[in-house]
Amino acid sequence: MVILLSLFLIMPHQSLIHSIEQILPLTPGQKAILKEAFHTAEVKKKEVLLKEGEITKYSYFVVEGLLRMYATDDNGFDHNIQFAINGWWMSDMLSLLNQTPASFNIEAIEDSRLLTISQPGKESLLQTIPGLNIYFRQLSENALAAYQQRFAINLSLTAQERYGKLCERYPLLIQRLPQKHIASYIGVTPEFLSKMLNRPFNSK
Amino acid sequence: MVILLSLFLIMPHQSLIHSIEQILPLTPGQKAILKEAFHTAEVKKKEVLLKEGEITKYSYFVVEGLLRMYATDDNGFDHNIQFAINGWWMSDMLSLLNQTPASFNIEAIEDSRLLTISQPGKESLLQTIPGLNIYFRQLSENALAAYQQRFAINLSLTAQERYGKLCERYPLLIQRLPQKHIASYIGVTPEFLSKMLNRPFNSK
DNA sequence: CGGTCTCTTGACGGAGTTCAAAGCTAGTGG
DNA sequence: CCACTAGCTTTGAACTCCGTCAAGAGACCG
Repeated sequence: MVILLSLFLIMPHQSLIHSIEQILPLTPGQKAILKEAFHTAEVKKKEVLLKEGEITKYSYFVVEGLLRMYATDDNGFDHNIQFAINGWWMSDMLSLLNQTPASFNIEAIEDSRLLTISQPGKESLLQTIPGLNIYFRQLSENALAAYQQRFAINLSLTAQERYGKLCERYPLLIQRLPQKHIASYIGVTPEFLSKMLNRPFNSK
Repeated sequence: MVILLSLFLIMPHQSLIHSIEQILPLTPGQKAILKEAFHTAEVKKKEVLLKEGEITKYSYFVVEGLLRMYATDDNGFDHNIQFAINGWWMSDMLSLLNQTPASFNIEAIEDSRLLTISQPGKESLLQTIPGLNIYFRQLSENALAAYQQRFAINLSLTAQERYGKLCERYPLLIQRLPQKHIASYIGVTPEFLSKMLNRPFNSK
């Protein structure tokens, strides 16, 4: 794992190729095409990749680091929709697919190393390597499964239980997130999360 | 539209083929394969298609009617995750993909006419007609976009505003749903939704 | 009709919010 | 390496949205 990670630092595309090869084999020629289709990007902490209202140009694949996507409400408060760490994809799907103004912002929580591809770039890539439809299909299906589960959790459970589930499912992620971002993700205020975690007889 | 619907009543597969052909053309041979791969099913109101704990066998495509998928909490209360009307797909994705026990129930709200396909059936269909990967990829991507939007709504807005958004987006669906199912979908109790809708100076 | 399911209405309670202030931590520049 | 600032976390008190429980009124079947 450590060897793999250090390899990605030198050749970031390896991270993506590794992710794809979990699902379908790639020929050397296809790998070369992939390396051309994706551009690398390095972003600093707090750097903004997408602003609400812009048309989404790129899909982002996280090689290393941590991103968040969030909506801003009428009172100026953030609501985290999703996080993305190593090996995860991130995009405002509605804006990307329909080329409409984004309803979300995407921001780096840590210094991050990314691969980016434009929507036209992705479409022509899918024509060149049709097998990638399988990869992206499975990617979306898995994401869909996760969203369904998260909806069930958000509708059924209390804030305390939602926090517990999040710790269970993504223990490593929790450690890297400031508390206020966890609060926003599970749908409570930072103040309430703080009280919740510090209250006596806290079962979790 | 009326002509199309009555056609589907006689030949339910046409509904699915119509849905697929929005995205990619099909040869007569491929249409024949599709007709064999999917089985028709008719279910009565209140009939249960999937019970929590079972391994999901089928994906469902709604030709006509109305389904709901819901989770049941520890206190025995339902929480609607999703509805599906004509032309929509429905499945517990996690259970389907991993062949693990379902966390959701699927039930018909109205008498419905469905097409069903098993997971192995779907996989072999995708091998026979690889172009269908494009259809299912786009299907999942669109569903993902909708889930992201819904999460933003649920995290940012009050019950009143969530109800408003739902009416805006799916006005036809609202009319066919009992109020208690709308309440469960937007994450409030039926009692509260009733009070909300009947309170004076109600802007919506 | 008669029973079951759905919607309504009210009083009360509690989970989570708001606002404000103070302590703490971490990054930043001199 | 220390001082300063800005942002994060904590804590408290008042408040609100929404849930719970309970009882009654419709509405929809058989």
